[in-house]
Amino acid sequence: MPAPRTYEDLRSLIARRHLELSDRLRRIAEFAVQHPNDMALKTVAGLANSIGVQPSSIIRFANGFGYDGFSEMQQVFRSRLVAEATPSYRERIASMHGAQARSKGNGSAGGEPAAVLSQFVADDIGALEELHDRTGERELTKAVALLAQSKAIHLLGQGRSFPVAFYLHYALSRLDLRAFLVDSLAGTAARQARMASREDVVIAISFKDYSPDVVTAVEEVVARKVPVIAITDSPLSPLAAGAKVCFEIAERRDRPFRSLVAPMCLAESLVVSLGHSLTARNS
Amino acid sequence: MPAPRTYEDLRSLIARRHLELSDRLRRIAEFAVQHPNDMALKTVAGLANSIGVQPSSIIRFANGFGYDGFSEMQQVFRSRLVAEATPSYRERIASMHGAQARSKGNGSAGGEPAAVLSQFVADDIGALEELHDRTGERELTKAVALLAQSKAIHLLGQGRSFPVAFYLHYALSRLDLRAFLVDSLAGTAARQARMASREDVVIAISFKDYSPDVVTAVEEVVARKVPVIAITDSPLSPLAAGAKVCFEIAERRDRPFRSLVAPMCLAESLVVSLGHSLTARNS
DNA sequence: CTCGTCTTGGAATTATTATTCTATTGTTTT
DNA sequence: AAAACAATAGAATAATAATTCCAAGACGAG
Repeated sequence: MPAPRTYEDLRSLIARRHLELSDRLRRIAEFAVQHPNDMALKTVAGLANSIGVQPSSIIRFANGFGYDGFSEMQQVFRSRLVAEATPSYRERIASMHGAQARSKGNGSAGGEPAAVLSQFVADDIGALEELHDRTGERELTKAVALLAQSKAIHLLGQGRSFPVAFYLHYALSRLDLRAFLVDSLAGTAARQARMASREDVVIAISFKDYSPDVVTAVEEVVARKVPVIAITDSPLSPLAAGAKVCFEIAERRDRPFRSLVAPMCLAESLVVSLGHSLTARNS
Repeated sequence: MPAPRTYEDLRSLIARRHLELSDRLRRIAEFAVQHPNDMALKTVAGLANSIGVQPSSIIRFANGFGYDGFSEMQQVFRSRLVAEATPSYRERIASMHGAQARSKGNGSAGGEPAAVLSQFVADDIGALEELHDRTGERELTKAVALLAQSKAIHLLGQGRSFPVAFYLHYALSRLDLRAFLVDSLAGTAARQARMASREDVVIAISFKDYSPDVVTAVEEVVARKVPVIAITDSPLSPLAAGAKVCFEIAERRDRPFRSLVAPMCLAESLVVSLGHSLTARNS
């Protein structure tokens, strides 16, 4: 009988066998299902102390469930802590297109276009979930409040990020807000950004490697105390430094290709929230 | 200066000081904010290996932020893991999926910014799933083949769809393909589209109400037998009529607000598939 | 160019932690 | 009641991991 490799499996195996376990092992079993966090992080000695058994008993427990040693079993408890929010989507999608399975190994999408699409859909769903998890209400509320009371909104984004800036400009204009798109068409971004006053707001979007134009422009407006809302990929980003609000959109480590889906979704949400906030004020 | 005791504090301290850090320490700082899970669970040697620095540098990093040693700092990262595993976190995730279910009923997002974001995330996930389900392998393969053998690619999209067109232009250019963005800056779209020849491909993106400029331009190039790939919302769309390939991105009836997430995801998939196809051909 | 300062690499050392082993205890069987 | 068996405690040992230390390298200032 092979040792369980996932937390769920281990948990149910413990549940199934805990009756036939000896006294000490049962105490460990009960503790394990009740305090999986401790099982994941504490040392053998620490656990032995908490449970009230000898360290060797814990080793025997691990051996009893098929593991080479405690450390091996602990990995299973640790995997629970870092478990991806929803492997369900990935699996569901993988099962639909068999080609998907192949691409899992090398980390990059395989050759078939349908497999590529499956991969992107799955990754983008993951990115959206991460956006949801990691974006605090505080930032959203603050950003909307800033935007609502601003005299004008300047959109700053170049290269890959430009579509987001453009979208925001388009949508904000349709809300009858004064929105300016810094497109670097006529002159540099820095020069255009000089239009922004302290009563305005600048929304800057940039991911690494950060567009130097955008970074420079942000530094300039921050120096003039113009409020900045940053949409970027890390709190270490040069945009984050002087920003009043910083939205962080984590990129998935295993994917070389960066998706615009999450930033777009955030942009849409901001626009609609702002719309609600303005409507509420006018009524 | 006391060392931060919570993950949030540590993270913001790292963000604040990362500029003044030395080369190696900054690399560690970047890794730390990007891979907090690894920081929580791996060993010094393992991290050193992942980051590409010496173990001693990691100790110095911990000392630099006021900790007695690495282990003490690691506790802070671990505290974050157990915080996320608390029931409330899982409830938040569950509530999001609940929001998706609810949205089918009333269709409009609530007032709070966080609720709006949840709504958008849920709806966009739904849109991506629908994209995945409704997009056939045939269309994808045909589109990629068309693009691969084209002499040039013209991107056509205005208003809300322009970000998608721009993105495609940006990404295709980076593949060293001849990509032309019909931006209507100098002259009408129709005039610019006249550049397209029968050996080119036009990718037209438009959703209702269909931008007249784009519709006209598409009709013109179709009449000249230029192959068109349409990304639109209905097979009845004016873009679909003469298109060689038509990607249909369904609108959710009950949702007043249109999201760009699904078209963006499709665009990204097309670009990457095309990239693969070109690489395969060159080898 | 040279000195002084700060940073880094890497082996040596110390510490912590897991694991093993054996004596002991308790329990059941005859 | 004694023998056999199973389970456990606890010290001893092996392993893994963290930390220290010093030499070498990089960078600036004078």
